Amino acid sequence: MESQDLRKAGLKVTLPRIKVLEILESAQQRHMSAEDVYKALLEMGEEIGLATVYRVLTQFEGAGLVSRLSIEGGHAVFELEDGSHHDHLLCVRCNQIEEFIDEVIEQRQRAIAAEKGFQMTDHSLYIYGICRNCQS
Amino acid sequence: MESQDLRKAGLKVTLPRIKVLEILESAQQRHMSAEDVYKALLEMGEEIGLATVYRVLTQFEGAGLVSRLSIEGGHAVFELEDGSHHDHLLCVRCNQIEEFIDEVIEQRQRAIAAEKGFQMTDHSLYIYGICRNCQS
DNA sequence: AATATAAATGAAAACCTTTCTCATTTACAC
DNA sequence: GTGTAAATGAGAAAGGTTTTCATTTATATT
Ligand SMILES: [Mn+2]
Ligand SMILES: [Mn+2]
Ligand SMILES: [Zn+2]
Ligand SMILES: [Zn+2]
Repeated sequence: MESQDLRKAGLKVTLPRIKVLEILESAQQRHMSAEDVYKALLEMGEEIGLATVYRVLTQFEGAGLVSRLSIEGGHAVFELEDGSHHDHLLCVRCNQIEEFIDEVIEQRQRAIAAEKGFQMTDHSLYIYGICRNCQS
Repeated sequence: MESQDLRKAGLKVTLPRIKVLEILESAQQRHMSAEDVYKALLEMGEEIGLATVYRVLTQFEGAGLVSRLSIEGGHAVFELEDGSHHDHLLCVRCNQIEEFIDEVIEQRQRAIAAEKGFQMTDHSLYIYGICRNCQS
């Protein structure tokens, strides 16, 4: 039940928050922009403002319910947080997004930050390319 | 001579292009936003419009003279292209940028793209953190 | 050196995603 | 049920970047 997730996250249980969570949980695409979520809500018959969608997604991010990807050039993309850190491959033709985890890379990043005297707070890695389907 | 670089890149030799190239070559900071370049031009006494700075930087990118970093949340940053690919560490406090190259990461990225059937066209890796100076 | 012409420029408007403002509505503790 | 703080919707605003369009400039040609 979404209400429980919201309460657990310290957020008041409101219709926009329930519906946005529903969308994220049931959507065919795991990675969605605020606009995507907004459109899905409209199709669902829910008249929730885009500003509210942004607000809710940002709150969800703060509460650890979703994470935000900052993709090159474009808009932000959100996905349900499942606790497992991973990075992304993006198809530049069809915008499909795939996920991967690579411990070697994770470890090298930590080593590089340490080497340079940086206290690492975050990192972002995107591999851009043409997915199998889109290779003519 | 900047004129030669421009001609070689197939660009007409104009004052804005020469001056922007001069700025990039002589600036104390290797990574500059369009706004940074614009301000440097003003200090130099050159009244070149911000729109032109953006246009010129984008053309330079197309010509392979500069590369563009798309940093999280903020504005784009440009740097002279020197042929050597590298990635970046960014201080979230002072915005200082450091560079690094890691062949292990590069190779893992290629392997992951291959594994997923992606024809890799590009990749971007940013490590965010607090630099040595900024650690209280 | 003067001319023609396509390209480049400056200023301002437009763009696009995201955030903010503020009046109104809602959730929830009492 | 009531009261109050929090959340919402609509639209304005923000901020970086791009576009538009009239004017200027670089360069090929005479
Ligand atoms: Mn993901
Ligand atoms: Mn660099
Ligand atoms: Zn594809
Ligand atoms: Zn710093």
